[in-house]
Amino acid sequence: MYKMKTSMFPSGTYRVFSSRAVRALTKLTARQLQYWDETGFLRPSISTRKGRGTLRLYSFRDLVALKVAAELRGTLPLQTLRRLVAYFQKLDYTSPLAQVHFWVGRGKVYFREAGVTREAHRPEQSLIEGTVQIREVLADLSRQIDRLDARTPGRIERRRGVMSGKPVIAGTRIPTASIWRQVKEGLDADDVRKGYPGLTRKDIDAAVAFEKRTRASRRTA
DNA sequence: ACTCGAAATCGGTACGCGTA
DNA sequence: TACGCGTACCGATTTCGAGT
Repeated sequence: MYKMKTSMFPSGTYRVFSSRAVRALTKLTARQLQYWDETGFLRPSISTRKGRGTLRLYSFRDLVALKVAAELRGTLPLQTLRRLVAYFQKLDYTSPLAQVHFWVGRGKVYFREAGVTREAHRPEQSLIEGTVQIREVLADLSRQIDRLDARTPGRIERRRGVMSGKPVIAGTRIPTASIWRQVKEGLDADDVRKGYPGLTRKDIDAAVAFEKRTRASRRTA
């Protein structure tokens, strides 16, 4: 999972999801994501494939749409979902599955817009049984993402794309080597934490222990 | 201890074939 | 049509050895 800097959002960052993260969060398969992209059903809006080895990057809205599609896909054929998406796109919804709360009754599609329930005129033959609660999907996804993000204090990890893959405190971009350097210069754990308020005592100890271990094994090797 | 470059590895996509 | 599966391929990252 990536965070991208952008000036478009007040918070300064927004989330970008690799296909790996999307798979973890939606339970869709890699082949499904590829097929849905190929056929234009649900495409990654941040970055599409540009040859082998490049990443598909999905926005949060893409993720919500995929999650909704994955849930609907359990009971509906893809063709029906395609028709539904195409129908709402005609109404200028760029990502209907992530934007529209819709349901069907007596052959008519209803949807909610700005808090007002409206009837979609001439809803082709889209027949959706049941409803999709976008708000619940959003809450559910947020919980899952929080769980993925949750830091376990005292854990060291290497992550692709983070500090050139060097060992860092899990969930951060703080290299264990930086902690080690400061401790070697005579700072104690509390001093180090002043520089990194987010870290716990356990993080500092783990980083120091990790560096001691790797440096010792490098010497003996 | 540090730097550099080559090789190995990893995580991902592309593609073709098979199938329900 | 809507994938699953196996294999080839790609680009980024990691590892490792040699040189300084």
